[in-house]
Amino acid sequence: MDTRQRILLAAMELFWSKGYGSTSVADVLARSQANSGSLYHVFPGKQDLLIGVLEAYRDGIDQMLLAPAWRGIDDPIERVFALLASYRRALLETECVYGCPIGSLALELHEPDPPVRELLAENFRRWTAAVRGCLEAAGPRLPAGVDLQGLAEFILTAMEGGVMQARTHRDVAYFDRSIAALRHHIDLLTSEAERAATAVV
Amino acid sequence: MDTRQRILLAAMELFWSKGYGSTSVADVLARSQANSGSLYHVFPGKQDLLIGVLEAYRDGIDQMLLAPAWRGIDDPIERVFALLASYRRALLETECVYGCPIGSLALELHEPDPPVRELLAENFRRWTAAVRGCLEAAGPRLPAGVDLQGLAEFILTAMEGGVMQARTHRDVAYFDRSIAALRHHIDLLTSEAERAATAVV
DNA sequence: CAATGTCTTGATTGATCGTTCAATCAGGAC
DNA sequence: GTCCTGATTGAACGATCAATCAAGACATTG
Repeated sequence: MDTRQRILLAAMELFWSKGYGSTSVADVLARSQANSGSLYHVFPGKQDLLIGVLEAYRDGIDQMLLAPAWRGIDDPIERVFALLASYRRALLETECVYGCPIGSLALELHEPDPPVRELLAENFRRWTAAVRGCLEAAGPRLPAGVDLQGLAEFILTAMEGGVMQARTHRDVAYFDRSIAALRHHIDLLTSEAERAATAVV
Repeated sequence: MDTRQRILLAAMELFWSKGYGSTSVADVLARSQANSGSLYHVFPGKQDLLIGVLEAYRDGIDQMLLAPAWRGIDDPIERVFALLASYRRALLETECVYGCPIGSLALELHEPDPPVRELLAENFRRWTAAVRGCLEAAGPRLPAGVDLQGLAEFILTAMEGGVMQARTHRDVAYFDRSIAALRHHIDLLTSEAERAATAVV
């Protein structure tokens, strides 16, 4: 593994666990076993490190996030909840201190430079696009006329809000209740579509 | 206004707009027109400033947040959405850079000291307790057997997730769609309760 | 072998961070 | 008039921050 990769990986882990502002360049150097000169040879500055991390998340969403979450799951709606379950796993494995790295950075950085903000937005866009793909694949199981883009964003909302409360209370039950409410909502939608279908036939 | 209040107010504004880590004690001193000695005479350290701010939010939720949002609104369910509308107002007035101060701090501080974390949790608890009060006041308009606590937490989830996305995209439409989806969910619940009521009668 | 460009080293820089503290001041108690 | 208390002042401290740079190691060429 080359130096750039080592540094990037260390930065991903540290930004995830401590946030951007609380991670010093010295922290990244220590974890990646690099020297400051090497780091600044590859990344012009600390912010470029953040940009590299956000690009890595953006480019790795399929392989790193979706593929493992969807392994063995074909039903499109269950894929949505399988994706949410992977966040639950991260919460469990870290005793509710790690959440969604993008969400944490999005709220930590209040006035980020345009390239950073755009990358945060792009990460959210790709996430909701993947979920929206599931919703479209569900086809007639959802009522016609439902705003699928809005629903996909609402699923992101449910995840981020649930993660936030679970982390704050250090209790995964808050996440679970948020997802349960979302499940209830989607159940109401699917049974509405079902009623509409049988009424026509 | 005494020195402590001036410093506390300055810290509230700065923590809201820049976050905790990015706000230096020097920033607070400049905005509150105080000297460092005065600040450290009243607050033992920077973290005690944060604790003071979180206590102020906790103690001011009724007067500062709920009372203005609910002025002239009696319907308990509309009170929920009036509360959410007050967050929309804050987004609009700041071009989507300011969100929920508690939510931002909750995600910025990854491993806060226990008293800080407990105050963040307490703020969330009081918020959801107020919303839950509305839901209980709605009485039979919601189906029997609905988890009112879970629903109140889900409303916080919808607000925080919507604020997060609106801030990231710098577009209040993301907040609006999140609230629209929540409204849809609650509409489904109320009409379900209605159907159940007429079926019995 | 020599030359050239790329990458690495780690001490060092100046700025900024949170915090300290001796000195000063106003106002009441005795 | 003397003493005490609590609030205020602002210069100064050591630590840490992101970033720099001259020097050397290394690899790739002609």
